[in-house]
Amino acid sequence: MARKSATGRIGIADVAVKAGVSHATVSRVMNGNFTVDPDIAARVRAAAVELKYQPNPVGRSLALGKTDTIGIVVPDLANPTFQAILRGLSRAAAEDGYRVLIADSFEVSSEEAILAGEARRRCDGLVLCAPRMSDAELEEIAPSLHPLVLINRTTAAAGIPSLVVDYGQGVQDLAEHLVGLGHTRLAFLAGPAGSASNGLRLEGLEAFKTRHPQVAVTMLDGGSDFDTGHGAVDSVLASGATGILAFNDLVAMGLMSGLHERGVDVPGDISVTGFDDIPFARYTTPTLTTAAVPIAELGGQAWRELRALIRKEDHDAPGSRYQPRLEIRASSGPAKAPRTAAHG
Amino acid sequence: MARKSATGRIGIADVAVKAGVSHATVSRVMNGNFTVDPDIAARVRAAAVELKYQPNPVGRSLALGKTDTIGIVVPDLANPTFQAILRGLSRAAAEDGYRVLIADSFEVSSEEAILAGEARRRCDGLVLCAPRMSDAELEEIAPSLHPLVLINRTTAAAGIPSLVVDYGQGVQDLAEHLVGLGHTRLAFLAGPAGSASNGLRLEGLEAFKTRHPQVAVTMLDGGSDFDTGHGAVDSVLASGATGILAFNDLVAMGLMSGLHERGVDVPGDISVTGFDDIPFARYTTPTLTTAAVPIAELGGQAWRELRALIRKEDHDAPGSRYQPRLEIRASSGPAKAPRTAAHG
DNA sequence: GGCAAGCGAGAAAGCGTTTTCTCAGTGCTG
DNA sequence: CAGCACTGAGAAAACGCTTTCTCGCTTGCC
Repeated sequence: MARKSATGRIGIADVAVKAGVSHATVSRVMNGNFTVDPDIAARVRAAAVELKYQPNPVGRSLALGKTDTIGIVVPDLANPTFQAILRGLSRAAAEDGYRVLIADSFEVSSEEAILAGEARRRCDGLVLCAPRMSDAELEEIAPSLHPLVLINRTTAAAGIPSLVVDYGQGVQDLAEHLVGLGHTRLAFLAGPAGSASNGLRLEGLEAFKTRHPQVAVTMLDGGSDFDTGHGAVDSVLASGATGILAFNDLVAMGLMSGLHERGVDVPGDISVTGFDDIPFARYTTPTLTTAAVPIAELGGQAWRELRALIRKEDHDAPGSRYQPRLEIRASSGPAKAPRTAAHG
Repeated sequence: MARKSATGRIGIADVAVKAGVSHATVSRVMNGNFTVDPDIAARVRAAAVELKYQPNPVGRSLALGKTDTIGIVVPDLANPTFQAILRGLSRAAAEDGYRVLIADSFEVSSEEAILAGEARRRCDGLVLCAPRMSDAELEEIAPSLHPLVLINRTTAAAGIPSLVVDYGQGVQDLAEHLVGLGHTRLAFLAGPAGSASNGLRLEGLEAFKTRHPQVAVTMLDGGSDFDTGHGAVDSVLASGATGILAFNDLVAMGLMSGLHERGVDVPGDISVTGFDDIPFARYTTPTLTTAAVPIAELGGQAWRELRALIRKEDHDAPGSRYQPRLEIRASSGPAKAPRTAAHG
């Protein structure tokens, strides 16, 4: 009786029949339109409650041209950074009644554009974290993705806010910190080649090198996870550096773990710094010196930018630049006297 | 010209006009229906490419009665366990062309039912992690959420697969491990009161206590995060226990950090165990003895169960029970001789 | 008392697809 | 050569909702 629609679910028509009115009236009541007679409205509401009617969001989306959903594309859901962005975004969006659809590209950059397009079409807007996508491709697809907010990327395409963390500044701050502790041989354990944020770090290090020509900075290949750091122990030791700038906290933790296994003391023999200040960074042994990025806040800001775009507030798509804050903990310490001196 | 629909986006109608056919034919071509003349099909495809036509998923969903999207409700997106489930689920679902909509209840259990309902209506199925929801409420709403898969909960409602980790067994294994090392005074740093998985652990401990009446097991109030563990140092020390079973790895890490600050040696003075084997557990100092839960696999299995339900394969909604695997690392060691003995 | 204004609710037209139904046209067969 | 089966494409209905349009009824004023 109640279930007459083809899908087997209660529809607006069922409520209309039960209340003895047209579906138009039911719709009006459900949407708080006050041009409905209070008696009828009450009858409709009673019928809706009795039938446990819940409007079908798909029909609603089609009629309204909006889904109350936003999408986010991340390269790796296992990465704490993206988890935190997702969390901040989800929380902020939820407060405004929006839901979040996730698309994990699993580091397959060729998938990113397709995923982004698909996600965008299902949603009212998109947050894109695509560190590996080429600038050209990004610029090409960006307009079709509008409303769009970029994380840690910028593009020449117009009207696209970018939220970028100033990794260049952060890595310089960390390097200065190490130099201030007397280190003269540094090594940078790089992130994935082609990653935008790795590029920013490299630029920062170039600036640092011109400012401190006397400091040797070795570049080591790396990645973005534990295992990268753990596997880099040999090359780190071979470099002879006493201060190691790891790509991020994960790499730093992996490295510290590896150094610990080799009996290398941190920070006695070698100082290690991370990047991001993930929650775990303050619980490692020794606690990790790092550059703190207000990452959950970044997720929240991404939502606010996106919301402005969705609401078509003229807002000039300013975007924001986040300055990392140096977080000095126990993994960095004074440089050890050079080995030769210790020898004698 | 191309953009004539009200939304400003290219629709099937635009392609139809461009190709000089009806929308029905365009739809047929786009869906690979072979009853279309190859010449016309080619013309349609050319038009679609030229206009960059992409079908509107909302219209498609309405017509097909499916969204190719599933939802997941989690109590706390900041918890590595749920992150891992989400990741496993997302990856498995993506392989079958499904997307994941997330709903974070932020530990507000009164929201869980509403969130679950909303998410469900937008999706083809739902994975529900709602450890705090009452059995009664769960049983009441479960039928309306079908297809539904439960994580770490069971319900009397029919046809609902449950994926549960055997926390009771896991905690017993850990306790046995500590007893085997000579510990006779244990303490359990409990999780959130009312949490289903905490209940399972408590049941396991009861079983353990009846089997080992000579072992003292102190119950301490707790929570599920770092700060809980860190803040529990006093009560842990006051308990006089030498073997601490933390609710999960996060709590264990917080506790170890707090003990370290107090100069208490782990495992020399006190042994600490966690639960879950989150990726960080093998990088703490000392590395953490824990019970490993194949959590990402659980996400994948959740998808397979849900898929079977969506496809209406008769599958008897078996669900699965996951046995944690004891992961002995460095945070647990032989019990110290009683303090009195050391005194003399 | 008759007419205009106003209000409230039903009818119907979308929203963008898919899919069934229908029918024109072609090519066989008898 | 006529009729029939069959193929292939357009017309139209359906999915479930919102919203405009329209119209009947009531009310108020002259």
